[in-house]
Amino acid sequence: MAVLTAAVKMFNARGYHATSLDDVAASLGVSKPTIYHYLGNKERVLVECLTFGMDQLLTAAADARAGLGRGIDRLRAFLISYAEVNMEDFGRCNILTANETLSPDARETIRLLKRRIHATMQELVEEGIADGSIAPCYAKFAALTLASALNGPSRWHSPDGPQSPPEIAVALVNFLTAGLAPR
Amino acid sequence: MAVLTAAVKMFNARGYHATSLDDVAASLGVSKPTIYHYLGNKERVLVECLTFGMDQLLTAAADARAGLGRGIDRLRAFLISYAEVNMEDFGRCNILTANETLSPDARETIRLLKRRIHATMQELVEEGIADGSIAPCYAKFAALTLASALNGPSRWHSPDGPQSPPEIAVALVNFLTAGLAPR
DNA sequence: AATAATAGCTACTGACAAGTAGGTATTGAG
DNA sequence: CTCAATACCTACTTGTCAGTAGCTATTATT
Repeated sequence: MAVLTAAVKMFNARGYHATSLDDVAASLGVSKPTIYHYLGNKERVLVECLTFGMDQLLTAAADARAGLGRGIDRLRAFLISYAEVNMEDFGRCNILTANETLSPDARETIRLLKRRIHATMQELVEEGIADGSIAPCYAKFAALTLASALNGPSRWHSPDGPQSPPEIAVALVNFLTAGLAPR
Repeated sequence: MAVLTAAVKMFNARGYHATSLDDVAASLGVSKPTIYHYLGNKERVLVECLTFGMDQLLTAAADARAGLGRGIDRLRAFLISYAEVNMEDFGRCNILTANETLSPDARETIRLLKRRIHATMQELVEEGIADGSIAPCYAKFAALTLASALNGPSRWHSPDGPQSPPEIAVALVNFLTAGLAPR
């Protein structure tokens, strides 16, 4: 839906609260009631954007789970997709939207989706530890830390910068794989 | 100032936009004009909270720069302090406040402070690479990634959880030092 | 041609919260 | 005792949106 792509760009650029649906409507050359006609209320617009982004991550998670290779390889594939999605509009929206923005209901819906992503990441870490391709560690913290690290580019990456999203994603994942200490 | 500690808690819990100064005033048993008397406007309240948090980080940065030891040791000390500050009220506020929240002026002020923190982190990485205590890497990305990873707990850590902030900070920094790959 | 559904509009209402006007009580200095 | 500064109040005004009422075109169906 065109409304969503217009809305998500404005939410990301100016923030949800600073974006009125009048603005979104105007950028599409329609009027606000038209948006209400399709989507009912403002939060719904945001929730659609968020779930669209989460769906991209869930697809990447399913691909990684279904893939072949050692745990570290499947995890890396997922982490790279995760970072890439988070540099696109709908993925960024998930990172930039603070959860107090949402009503309790919507917050819970999104929280469950995020939990599924996190669970996949944690499982992949555990599988890697089990097959020896990942160093033993507390998988829950590891997954949380990896996700946080890969959320960063949503905030600082600019699409006109010198490095492309895939380059950045690979560089970050390499860094996280190797760690700071020399070998 | 008591206003700031009350305000920062509400900003963190409910978000800046969802917190009215009437609410903050009521929680202190005073009236809204009292806050205006001292701080002029709502954004000023937020900016004071943010700069207070940044000052804690700048102090930690100065300590780390002045410290002894190899690059990795000074960096680790800074990262641990950084993570700890970000689990406290004023530090969290810096992480939770999206920058479109601020007016262009205030945004620039805060951006410069953040840049100083980031520059210190990057310098410490470079010094570690130079003295061989840190594996060669692109220091800018490394610093960005470390900071993002250590911003995570601001979002998920709960003060009544089983692990204390220092424990979490050390665990995350250990993980980032070692990386995923086995040695 | 008549009906109904779809998609869109203009012009409102209502709530909420930022910020202000203009006052009062208390304290300290001369 | 007076003046002025400080700290605080109640009661506004004002702007901005979210959301709604109720109208009008434009298809699609029978």
